[in-house]
Amino acid sequence: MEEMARILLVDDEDDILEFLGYNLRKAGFDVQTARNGREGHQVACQWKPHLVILDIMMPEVDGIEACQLIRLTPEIADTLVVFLTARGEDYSQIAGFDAGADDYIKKPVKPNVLISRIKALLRRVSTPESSQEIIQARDFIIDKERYVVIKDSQQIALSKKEFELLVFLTSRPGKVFSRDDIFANVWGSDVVVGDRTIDVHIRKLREKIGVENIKTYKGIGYSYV
Amino acid sequence: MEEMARILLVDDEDDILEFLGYNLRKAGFDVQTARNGREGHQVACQWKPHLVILDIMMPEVDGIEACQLIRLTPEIADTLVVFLTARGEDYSQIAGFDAGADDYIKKPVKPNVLISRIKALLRRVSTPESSQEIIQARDFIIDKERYVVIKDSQQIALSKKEFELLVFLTSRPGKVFSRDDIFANVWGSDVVVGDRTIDVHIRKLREKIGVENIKTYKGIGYSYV
DNA sequence: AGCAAGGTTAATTATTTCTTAATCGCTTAT
DNA sequence: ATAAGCGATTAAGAAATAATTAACCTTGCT
Repeated sequence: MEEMARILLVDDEDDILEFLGYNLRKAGFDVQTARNGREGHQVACQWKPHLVILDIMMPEVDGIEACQLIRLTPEIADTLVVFLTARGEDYSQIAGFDAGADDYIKKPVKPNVLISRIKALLRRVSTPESSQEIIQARDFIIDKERYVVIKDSQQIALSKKEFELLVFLTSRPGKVFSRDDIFANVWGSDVVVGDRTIDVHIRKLREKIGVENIKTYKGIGYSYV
Repeated sequence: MEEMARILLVDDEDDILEFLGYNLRKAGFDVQTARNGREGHQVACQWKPHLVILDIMMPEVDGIEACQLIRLTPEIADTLVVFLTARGEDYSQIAGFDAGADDYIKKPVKPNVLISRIKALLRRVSTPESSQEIIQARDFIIDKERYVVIKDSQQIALSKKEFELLVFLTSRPGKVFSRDDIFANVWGSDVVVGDRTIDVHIRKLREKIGVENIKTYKGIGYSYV
């Protein structure tokens, strides 16, 4: 299953939010919205979108400032940024690229144009490392090829299930995965095993990689911290 | 058992009507047909299909006009519309989306392609707000994905019920929810718990996110400010 | 066949969260 | 001023859920 790209749409006009949001979702993107630059930056920090669409003209914190904010926040500094510019805002092109934009699109926006530009941008970034065999988590290196995890330059041997479980949990650090999520992705939808099975694997994993790395949310699920 | 989706198929060629009709029915859809745009619109008003498949080229009223008709009729304006376009009708893509199409499919149509596209469309509509994973309240970010609330860039850990309660209250800031509303939405209609239970949860919530954010309306209910 | 490793289950214990009940305090109507 | 009504608070018990442990299956390998 391929993860769909997350796109954060930041504009102060509801019409545009709705219109573009609808079309982007229809194109298969996971869309989140915000109404000004500050909100946008906050959500971006939290949600880690692959791409942010910023209207230039916005109250409070405008698009260019928002872009600068993003570039100054290490965790999300390399997020793709696309500017939306009103007709005639010529300066925006220059200022936008100065601020670190990856593309800019003139209003009125045609959905299919927007979408193809976005896809092009995403493609450009995602191609080189599509066969991600080595994953870097906070203080691990996860080597899918060798089924090995390295922590503090120490190799940790994991069994298959333990390894897959870790890979899954680290796929989105912080996200809380329900037991169902875990079953569906680590075991497969057709397999039926008891609830305790996950507990036991979680326990073994914790034993090997350190308890503090996996957090329990009672009644909800587990997350990799 | 889930209600099967109603699909209205509009085309002037009997072959296609029969071929697609057969395949759609086999896929479990409830299918009705019409032979031109006018008929299609009439049947749509009457039968309220979930989705309409429109051939672009038709006598009398063509597909694009039919789509516009549908969009102009309030009762069925949000029906999903899929266009069928002959090979080489390139303009149809643009014109179709302008007319408010949700998807378009090129002829010759492969049944399995058509069906998977249709299912994708229907699925998207039936999951209204599942993708809204991050909620912005006045000074919070509520992250459903991580079951975490952030206030002043501080993470606040909430239990399951507390979290659900907060999500519910913030779903409409300012609105006063009665205890019944709250029970129905946070607990579920079948669960029976005492009145004090809500008080206690409200109290805990206030303790964590700040008393000032939840206001009591004696005899009426609570609201998120 | 016998062994080892990984995976699963079941039984027990531990922990957290939810609910209840008892009591207190504030507001309002008589 | 007083009682009635309603919510707040508190602590304790119940229920839900997870952690732990050990035993039990498989499977693959020698």
